[in-house]
This record gives sequence, C-alpha cells and structure tokens, in this order.
Amino acid sequence: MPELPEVETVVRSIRPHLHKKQFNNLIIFWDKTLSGFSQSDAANWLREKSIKQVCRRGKYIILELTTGFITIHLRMTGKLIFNPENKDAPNHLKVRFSFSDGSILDYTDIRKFGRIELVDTLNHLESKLGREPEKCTVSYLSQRFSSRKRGIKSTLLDQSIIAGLGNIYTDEILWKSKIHPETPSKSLSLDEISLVIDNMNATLIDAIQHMGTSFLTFSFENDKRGQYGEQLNIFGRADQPCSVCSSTIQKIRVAQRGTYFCPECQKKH
DNA sequence: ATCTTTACCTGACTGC
DNA sequence: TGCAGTCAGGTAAAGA
Repeated sequence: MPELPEVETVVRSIRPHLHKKQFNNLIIFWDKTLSGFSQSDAANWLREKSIKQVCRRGKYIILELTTGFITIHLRMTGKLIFNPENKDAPNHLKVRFSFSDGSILDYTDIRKFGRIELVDTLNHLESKLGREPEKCTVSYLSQRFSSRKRGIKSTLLDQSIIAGLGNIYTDEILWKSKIHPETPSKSLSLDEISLVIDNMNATLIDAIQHMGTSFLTFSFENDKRGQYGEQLNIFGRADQPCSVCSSTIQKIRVAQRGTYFCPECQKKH
C-alpha cells in the first residue's frame, strides 16, 4: 500500500535507469490502467519523446518528458519494474513501455486499481492536490482544519489538504502526537498542529531512509522490501502493549479504514 | 460545501 | 480439502 515514502523509494530506484531514455512503443494489457487513450493513440503520443526527469508529487510518480508528462499512481498493488529479468510478460502485467535502446519498463498491478495518464500539463493534478508535507505550516493547516469537524484522521488522509499520507503513516503520526483519530479537526490547538507537523516530517523522513514499509504487498526493484515495518509503533499492533504506556492497543474503523490507537495515550477531546 | 458511502479488484486468510 | 465469506485500502463518483 504505497504512501509517500514508498512512492519516493520507487522514484529513487527507477530514476537513474530512466534518465534521457527515448520511448519506442507501449503495449496496453488492461484498458482501464491507461484510460482515455487507445493503444495506437498512446503509442503515437509517446513516440519520439524522451524522459527529462523523474519525480514525485504526493503519491504520484511523474515522468517529465521533452513535451508532456506521464503520471502514475500505484494505488494498492501497482509496481514499476525496469528491465524485468524475464522479458516474457510477468504476472499481472498491465502496461509495457519500451525504449529505443531495447530496455523495458513494466507496470504490473494485481488489483488493477492503479492508473497511468498521459498529459500535456500537470494543471489537473495540481488542482486536486494539497501541499507536500514538508511545505505544510501551522497557518496553512489551521486554516484548512478550521472549517472541518470531521475526524483528524480523515482530514490527514485528504489528498487535497496534504498530499502523500495514507493509512499507515497517519496512525503513526497521530499516536506520536497523542491525538485520538476521531478528534474533530477544528478542535486541534495550534500547539497540536505544530506537533503533528513535526511528527509527520520526522516519520516520513525516517520511513524514506528505511525505504518504506512493506506491510502487505509493497516491494520495489524485483522484490526488495522496505524496512520501516519494524519501526512501526502502532499500525498493525492490535492487542499488543503500547511502547509508551503498556496499555493494550485497540483497532477500530475510522473513515472505512482499519485504525490503530492507544486508548491511554490518545484520549478524545 | 462538507462529509459519507460505494465501486473498483484480486489474493490472503478464516471458519465450517 | 474445499468453499464461502471477510478483509485489505487509495481515489473517483455518487449520494446525503
């Protein structure tokens, strides 16, 4: 389940291989992955273009081309594999890009939720995304929280406010900040917002250094797995003791997601 | 305008 | 062993 640190890990793993690569062709194996383009239209759009830069915005991987962009969202089970060992189609192959030097970039996706788009500008993407976590200030978040009474977990997951957080890291951040996930967003104090920002950035930086969390299915570069799972304090630890107060960690459902919290450390407002 | 619910998918796991 | 049922979660779209 890729969130910001996992997507950043993928970007760093493929970036050195893709620099200046020129597209030759692409083959679509599942239409919905790349909607809006037929196979031949997509191939024509790509032909002669080459990759200038590989970067990340929220949970999106962005390939900046000589003209236009390819945006890729892995959702839950999407994977990008450069130069697969087996040049035959790997399991769950959905899109195969080939380059003029013969190398290959495969997109596989077990659950078919991921999406790839070919776009001329990033305007549409930018219009739906909030700030990167590292650019969130107390004044920005307090303004965005002020009109919302829904729970803080649901708000932190809202990509139009903060781009990049998902289910695992929101639980970790709220536990470190000692805030109950169902606390109304507008009731957070400025000190609490400041604490959330500090814990958010520290957690994400640490997770990137560990190459993300492979809780269920995440991997990169032919099944390398992230090491941050061992650092998780609260996520996935139902019925285990909280490392701070030894109370039993509980699992509830918040915003349709499995949500872990410590009933002693994280009291409701 | 804000918030909640549903649809999209397959594989891993649970219980009978 | 087999099989039905449940769960996992990011986002768009529909519904409240």
